Amino acid sequence: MSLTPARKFKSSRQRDLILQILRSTKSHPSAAWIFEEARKHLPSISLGTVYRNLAMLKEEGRIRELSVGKGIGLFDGDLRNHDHIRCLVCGRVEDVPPSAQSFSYSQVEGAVGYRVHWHSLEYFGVCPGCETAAANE
Amino acid sequence: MSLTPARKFKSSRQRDLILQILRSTKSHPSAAWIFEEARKHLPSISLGTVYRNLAMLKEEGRIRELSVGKGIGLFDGDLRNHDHIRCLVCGRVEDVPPSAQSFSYSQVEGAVGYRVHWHSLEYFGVCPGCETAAANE
DNA sequence: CCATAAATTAATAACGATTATTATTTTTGA
DNA sequence: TCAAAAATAATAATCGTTATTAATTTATGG
Repeated sequence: MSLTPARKFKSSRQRDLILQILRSTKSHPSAAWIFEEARKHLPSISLGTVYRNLAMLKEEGRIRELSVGKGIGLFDGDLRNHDHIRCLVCGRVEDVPPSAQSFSYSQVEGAVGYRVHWHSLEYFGVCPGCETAAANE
Repeated sequence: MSLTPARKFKSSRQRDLILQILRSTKSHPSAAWIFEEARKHLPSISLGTVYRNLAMLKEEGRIRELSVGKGIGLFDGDLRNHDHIRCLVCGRVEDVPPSAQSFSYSQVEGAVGYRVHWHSLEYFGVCPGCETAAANE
């Protein structure tokens, strides 16, 4: 998954906390949200530290960053194979069970000449709450 | 594809030019690149105008914005169904013929309760050029 | 256990992409 | 042709993220 050889990081209280926060939510939080959560336990933590540690955790493969949409970065502590869906109205992101179909990387490799490492499948739609809200307008 | 009723836009030389530029390239350019191209024909055009018109064209469904990665916005004048692959080394984005498999929206709708409008499938890998460069290190 | 070197931190400045503002110009249609 | 509405260029402002730096924390080897 990583293209560069693994670096070894010195552990820190801050990084442990960030990982714990990410693992304890089913949501897909932004750096800002994680920062707010982290301050509750470590009031002196700074936002830059959150960003830096998220990048490190990602590099280690202990978390993932969503590739949904082009907006702000969202992170995911769940490493199990799954897809995502984003609500076009409120922006909420939720997990989708992985599609049953197998993606033929070799077929794509044949078509475009790239070596394929992974893929990302995302759905866009309207969540139940926003659907209801739209109906009651 | 759009959730709000269609707005009617007043036409403009600038918007026509931007659409023409997007349709005449197979690449997936950024607003900044389109801006540079546009100045060649309309030296007084401003970057804000490019951004605004890209948003309008997108709203009209005449262009698409890629959902690949979280970085800068990339646009696509090709409305035909296709997927994308991004090079993890150089960032280049290329078209991939659409996967043969049919995605079961109703299955996803059943699983998460959303109404699904569309999906996006992206591959990540290493392009031939970067693969060769890595081999010669 | 202590000393040293190296990595990490908090604070904050800087950055880059995008959006908002506003006075002026262009387009539309009666 | 004329007035109203929308689009433009120029530029300021915003926002998410990254870079800088002096101080602190962590790893380790004696």
